Amino acid sequence: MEFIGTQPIYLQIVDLIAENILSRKWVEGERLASVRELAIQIEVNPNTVLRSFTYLQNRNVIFNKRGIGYFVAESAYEVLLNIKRTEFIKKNAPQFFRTMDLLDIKISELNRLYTLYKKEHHS
Amino acid sequence: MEFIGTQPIYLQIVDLIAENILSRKWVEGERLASVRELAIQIEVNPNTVLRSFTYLQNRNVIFNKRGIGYFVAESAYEVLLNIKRTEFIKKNAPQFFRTMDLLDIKISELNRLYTLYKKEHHS
Amino acid sequence: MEFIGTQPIYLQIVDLIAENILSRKWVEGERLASVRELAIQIEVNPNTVLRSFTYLQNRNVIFNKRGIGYFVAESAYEVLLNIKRTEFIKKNAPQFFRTMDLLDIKISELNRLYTLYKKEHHS
Amino acid sequence: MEFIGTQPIYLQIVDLIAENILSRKWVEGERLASVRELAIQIEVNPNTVLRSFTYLQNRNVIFNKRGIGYFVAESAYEVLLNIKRTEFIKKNAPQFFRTMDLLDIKISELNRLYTLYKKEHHS
DNA sequence: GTGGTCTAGACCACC
DNA sequence: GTGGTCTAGACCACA
Repeated sequence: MEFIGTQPIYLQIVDLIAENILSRKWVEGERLASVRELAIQIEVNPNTVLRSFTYLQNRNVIFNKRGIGYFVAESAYEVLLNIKRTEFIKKNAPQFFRTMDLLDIKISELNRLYTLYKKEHHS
Repeated sequence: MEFIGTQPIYLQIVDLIAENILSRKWVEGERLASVRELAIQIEVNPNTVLRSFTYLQNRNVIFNKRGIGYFVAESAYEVLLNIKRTEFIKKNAPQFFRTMDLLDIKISELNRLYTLYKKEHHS
Repeated sequence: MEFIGTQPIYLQIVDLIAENILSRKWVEGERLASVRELAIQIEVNPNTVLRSFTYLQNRNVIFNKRGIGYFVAESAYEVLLNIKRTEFIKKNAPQFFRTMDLLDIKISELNRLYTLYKKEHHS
Repeated sequence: MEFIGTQPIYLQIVDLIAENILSRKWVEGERLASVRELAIQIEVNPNTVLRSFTYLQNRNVIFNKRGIGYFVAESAYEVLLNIKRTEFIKKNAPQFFRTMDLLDIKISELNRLYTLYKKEHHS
């Protein structure tokens, strides 16, 4: 596992988990790898993993059964989708459009870029 | 002036200046507000402003006349446009598309959002 | 059965049992549910239940007949009442009063809350 | 500074800060001691203090100015009072009354205890 | 076995 | 100077 960029590792782990839930790879009630397991697997300190888990627990995405482990929370998917969609519409998209305007990139050009992107990732 | 989020304040100031140049509000040779003035105006430590100016100077977007102030550099607009466009195509757009996929937002929905955005900002 | 908060589950079970004895629901010599039964009933690891039983046995509230089960001890009621009353006067009440002061809740308001409580639980 | 009991040190620090705000000793906008300062003062590890600060920041009781320090948030008092009062009325008081009933302690006795408490703390 | 707390110390970005 | 991240490692309570 590679962690790059300026974003803190523990937030990159958070994103990793969020993506697995959003893509339905992990479902409600499913148990996450234990703190130690995941730490070894992705080669970071257990404290860092724990920090990610705590972060997600505070946001009701996962929860903890004492002495057993962490689990995907009941409506984790809905909660995450809700958070991220709102963020997308209210923040990401407008900011993206603003940049487009500033760089004089037309919506037609964006559609072309999107088609290219989909070809490369054929999904 | 409010500075929020995880992005360093000095980079937020850099963006602010870049936008003014990209939108042609500030043109070649124009003098920027002094470090002190700007610092007071946006309620930030002068060192932070200076850091932004230095950052932009290193990238040939602005230049300094000793004892007088900072000025928009000769081809600031072209330089910025080049940097930002490359960044947009290589980084911003693909990442944006990736988020769209994850949140199951179709390109048609994005086009709709864009139309809305343009209406609100009729520009 | 739901176990929440920061208090250890085994202590929450201890409280559960204590309440049954203090409210005279369970009397001297009465047999408790077996470790396994209780564990299944309240959805908890048998070890956890055992820990609660051991805890209460050490305090002479229950005792064990080997191969048969756990039973409410002879003066369990008196013992518990004694422990809990002391705890109440020395610890619970002062701490409670302290919180009242901090939140600027007057004794008159507390009396009103108490009256309400009694109405709801008419006992 | 002494930290006792089973409650984590970082939560005891949280309580300490909350009490200072609730008792109006610290007011809106006031700067808290720096992480390092407080750590030395109360003889714990800076990481532990930071954890308390982060905890309170997540709950909008304090906020951070980068490179400067932590400050009491705008409506910290109201937020805290609200949280704690609700907790008192919904949780603490009913549970307290329940214990009273279980121990057969009358409201008159409680009032007597309260008078005693106030005499000792003449406030 | 599980997670949770705490310490010590290093290193970094930022103001 | 400020906080933030990360590591290593100890120790503990709990299931």
